[in-house]
Amino acid sequence: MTSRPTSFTQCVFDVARQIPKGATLTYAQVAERAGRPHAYRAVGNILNKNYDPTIPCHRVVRSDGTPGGYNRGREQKVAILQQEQHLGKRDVVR
DNA sequence: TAGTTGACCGGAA
DNA sequence: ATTCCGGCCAACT
Repeated sequence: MTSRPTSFTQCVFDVARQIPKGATLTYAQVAERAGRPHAYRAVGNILNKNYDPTIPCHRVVRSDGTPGGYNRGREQKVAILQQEQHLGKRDVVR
């Protein structure tokens, strides 16, 4: 396929989907896993337009630790993050 | 085809 | 501390 749906984009989604709950990766980390450690810019653009409800893209944050952006709203993103972290904590033990 | 945009990053003023 | 600039990559117009 000369014009595949950009495997990089697919990889980004795949990576995001593999992120365990409570874990937060930076755009740079996701880009690195996707095969383009320098495409952190593209990662943001891809997730921005191709947001999927099946993909926990809310686990992707900026290097500063700031949530960044979210199609649903940064509040929701932070809330989910805290919720998942909290849940993951009790899921590890207990 | 070329130019602009964007949920970024890092450094400099 | 905040604001601005340049660089990087993919998608959109």
